[in-house]
Amino acid sequence: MNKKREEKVTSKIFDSHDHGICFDDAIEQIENYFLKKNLQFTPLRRKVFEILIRDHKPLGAYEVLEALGKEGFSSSPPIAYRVLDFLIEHGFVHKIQGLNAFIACSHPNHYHSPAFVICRKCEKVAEIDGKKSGVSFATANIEDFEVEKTSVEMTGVCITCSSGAMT
Amino acid sequence: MNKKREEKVTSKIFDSHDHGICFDDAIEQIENYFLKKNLQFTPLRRKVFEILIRDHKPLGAYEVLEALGKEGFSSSPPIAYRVLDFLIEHGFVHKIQGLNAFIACSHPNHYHSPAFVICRKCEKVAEIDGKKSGVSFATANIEDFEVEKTSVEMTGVCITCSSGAMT
DNA sequence: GATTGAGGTGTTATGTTATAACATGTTATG
DNA sequence: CATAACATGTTATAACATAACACCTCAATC
Repeated sequence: MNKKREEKVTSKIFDSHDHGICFDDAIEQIENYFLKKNLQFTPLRRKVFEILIRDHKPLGAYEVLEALGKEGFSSSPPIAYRVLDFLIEHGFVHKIQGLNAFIACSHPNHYHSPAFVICRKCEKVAEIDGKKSGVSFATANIEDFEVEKTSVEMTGVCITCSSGAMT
Repeated sequence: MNKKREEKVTSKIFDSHDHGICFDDAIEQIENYFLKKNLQFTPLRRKVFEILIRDHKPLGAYEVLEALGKEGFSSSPPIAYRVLDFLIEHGFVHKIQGLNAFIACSHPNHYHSPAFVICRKCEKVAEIDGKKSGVSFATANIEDFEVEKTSVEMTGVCITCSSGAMT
């Protein structure tokens, strides 16, 4: 299925990137958004977002919680779930249903239909734009239903894991 | 549960159907499959499948379990999860991630990429063929990943719920 | 400057979903 | 019969999530 490349544009989804820039950008974007919307970017909210984006991989609520605990915040479950829900509501975090885990959004700042590609070996997750990849077609020929939210998750093996000798 | 309805365009996914026929067909198909594959269609497996298909709506594992208990089977969690996993493996049951629930497959007997349409008001769930509705496109321009499994779920409101006065 | 109300955080307790580990039963076959 | 493979049963616990309530801050209003 792979090997050839050239033609397609955004086809390599697991490309590495400069995460330092990614991190800084993301923080800046969320700050601006909160400012614009008159929302409080409290230390707790900032910390939760940082925890998620610094690793840039999905974390379970209890992992977030543990990290919070280590950094001086309360670590009782509702704390994490509340903040995560809040960040999800505003589009800065997504929930990966198949993993019961949460991940910082890779394309904030614009409405989109995210789709997730999950490597079951290295557990890396890439977020792709559902619209660009055709996922939103799914709604095209449904007449008797109004879609409000879609969840698209693809599980498999990334090229790094499949090209190595690993099984 | 539902009233009689006349219209039937393929794009209307929540159309009612003759569930008696649907039920019998499904049982026959699963029987044939098990026979062909030399698998045991045990009373427990049959019962779990019946429980799911007779209502034709998603049930939580513990709901299945409760039904099992009422019909003389053991009702400890592993029982339900094991049988559900088994039926999922063979394509007769799907898990709806967004509901932590399980539903009998509406299109068994052929490989397919299911997509689910979930009404958040009446909780009805329709299974559509992902390939037909364009969902499989999602994989088209990914080169560095091999997709093994996809999960597509759309949540919203069905026409019955949105046309009625209900909120 | 007290009162009030909204929003945010903290705590306890509990509910819900899922699995690990091990025991027993059943069946086909050498 | 022995045994191996599969199926079911049981206990205990892990992992994920929410309800209900307490308190604190801060800004708006009286």
